[in-house]
Amino acid sequence: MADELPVTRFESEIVDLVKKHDVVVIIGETGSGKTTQISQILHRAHFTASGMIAITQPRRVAAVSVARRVASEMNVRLGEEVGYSIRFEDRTSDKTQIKYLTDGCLLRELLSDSELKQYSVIILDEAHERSLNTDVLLGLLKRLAGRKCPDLKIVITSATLDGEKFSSFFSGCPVMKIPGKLFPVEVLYSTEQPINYIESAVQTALEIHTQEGPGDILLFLTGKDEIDKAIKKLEDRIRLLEEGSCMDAVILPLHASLEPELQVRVFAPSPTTCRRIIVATNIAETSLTVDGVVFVIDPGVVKQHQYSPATGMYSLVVVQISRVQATQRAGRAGRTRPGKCYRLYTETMFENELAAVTVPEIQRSSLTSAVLHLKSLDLKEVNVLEFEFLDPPSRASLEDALQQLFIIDAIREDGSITSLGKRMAVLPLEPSLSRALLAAEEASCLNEALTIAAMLSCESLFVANSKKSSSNKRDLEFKNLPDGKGLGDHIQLLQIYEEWREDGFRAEWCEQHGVKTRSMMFARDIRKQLSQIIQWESKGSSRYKQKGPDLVALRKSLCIGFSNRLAHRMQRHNGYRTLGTKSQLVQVHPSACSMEVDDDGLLPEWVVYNELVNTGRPYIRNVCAVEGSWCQPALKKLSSLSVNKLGGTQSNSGQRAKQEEKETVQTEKAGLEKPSAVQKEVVAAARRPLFEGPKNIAFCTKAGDYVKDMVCCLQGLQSLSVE
DNA sequence: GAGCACTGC
Repeated sequence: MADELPVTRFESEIVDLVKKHDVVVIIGETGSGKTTQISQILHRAHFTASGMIAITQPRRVAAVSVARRVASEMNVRLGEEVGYSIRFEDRTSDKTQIKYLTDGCLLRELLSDSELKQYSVIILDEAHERSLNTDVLLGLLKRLAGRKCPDLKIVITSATLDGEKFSSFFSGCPVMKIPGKLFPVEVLYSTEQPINYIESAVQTALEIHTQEGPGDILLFLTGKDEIDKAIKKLEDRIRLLEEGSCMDAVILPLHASLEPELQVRVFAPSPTTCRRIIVATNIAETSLTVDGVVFVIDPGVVKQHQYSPATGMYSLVVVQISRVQATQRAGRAGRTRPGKCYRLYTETMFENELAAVTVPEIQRSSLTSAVLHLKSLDLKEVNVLEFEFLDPPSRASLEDALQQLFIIDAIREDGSITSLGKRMAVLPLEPSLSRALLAAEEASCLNEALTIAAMLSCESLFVANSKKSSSNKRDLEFKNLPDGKGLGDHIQLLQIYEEWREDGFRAEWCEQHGVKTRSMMFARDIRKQLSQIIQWESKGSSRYKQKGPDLVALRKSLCIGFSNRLAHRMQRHNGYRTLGTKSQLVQVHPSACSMEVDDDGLLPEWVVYNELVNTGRPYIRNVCAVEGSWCQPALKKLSSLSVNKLGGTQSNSGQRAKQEEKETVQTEKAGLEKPSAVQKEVVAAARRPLFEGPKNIAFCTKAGDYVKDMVCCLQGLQSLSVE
């Protein structure tokens, strides 16, 4: 079977190239067999004599399934000659020669073995996906290649024709191209830009269903909401079709937040008697492959997470896909036989308006973790601001990361890493959370803080209610859950975990309480891993309280991680350009001080709320973001004050923003150039004299876009007034 | 009444 793969025809060429060069780029289209074969080819050429071959994958499932396949092709037991290593699971042994691992795992290994001495070859697979981890690895491997580690060979594999870019990054290394095994896909463009792409997509699906021959349909949308909406439309209209006029249809949703049992339905063999219409998010673009798809409908949009170093916040925005993504989507129609791809945009738009490639993740993310990682590697002669990235992030983004790290005591003013920073880098957590753990260790409440950190690391704890009518039922379920004693979300998370633990970690407990079993199990694994790491690091000297948790100490510890970040924001908004010390912050902002050192150990959101209640006006100056359950009362209180014209009630403005987003989704870009209706109102309100003294407002997150809008606007105002 | 793409340590 392996002989049929295109890559095997190039065996001797690949071996020659890798022997002659330190770095080789291999471009292999889908179906070329590069992921399973290149490791075996290099193994046969005895590269494993001097060390293991590592192949990185962006995803866990891929690392596991590919390792399994290679082991069976080589007729060895998994975990012996061929193994894999992912978080929570290391299936390698002394015998292992070929090791598949996630890119994040290899990055972790670099922390303890900075020259990767145990490997002879590193293969960075799927480099075109440009995950944050892959990009950091690319930069680090460039430093290792050649001079520093003369025996280490590096192979970069990618699916797009972006070989020249990789090659010039690695000082002109050779590029080899291997053909793929995709069937031709006919691409059809819209003649005009649809006003509503969901409606247009549903129409197209119906036309295919009633007019085309057999073959499943894959429709890309941006999120769960849209998917549910489209499915309802499709179901309604297919029901209206005349009985027997066409084949039956099964409509299936596919997105990451779907219960695994429902996700599996998409991978069951396609029934011959009816057509499947799969309505999916981007998950079907790379992560999951659905067999049997012959028709792809591509509205050309995707929901993207992007970080703004100016506001220090992430937003989810709907953006146009790139031409690379469009090609990838089309390719999904040609895996089993020739297919068709319907693009719901014009050819002119494809040529002229779509970006050639997707903005790499490294330019859309907070770099705090990545920079801390680089700092902890102790690379001499390296200034992070000048670190060589394939696509360098903006200077603002790097400076933001450095400032955040300084604020949480991870680096000094000269940029060197502190001993605290070194310990934080080893923890697989967002640095501010690592900082909170170390503070908790100091305050003898590590046990509880570990639980909170683990609970914060798993997404969507609560079971989603599918129907609106069940919301009452959901409320009942929530009544059985701890409420955090009015001390905030973090304490509530701790209490939930504690109750589950006391109950013996049972799945039934989760089901009874409306909590996702999978998330709780995940939290348990993370907690175990964190506690192992932090105790190795502190050489087993961590202290535990024998009695119940000291909640005040615990919340204070969390503040050291989180509220410093808050103070940092305020500092920046007050126009401090240089890195300040904490005593300066105290002068800038009394609340920043009280948040950090207050004996009550109050959480920031509580501080905000308290100030509102006690003083009747926000004492907090300038913009800041507050996380937690107190944001709702705080927001209400604030809107009952003089700020009540801030775009009406929260839900109204939210709806308005949504509506506007719908209308302008194809063209509107995020940012300040085109303020939304909400933004305009906020700007107007902020211009009205509210309080004496500097014009300033404190705000709370968890109210989503609304607050982001405000922060963006006030940012804009601030810079105006500076001029 | 939040949460809302996808990964990963």
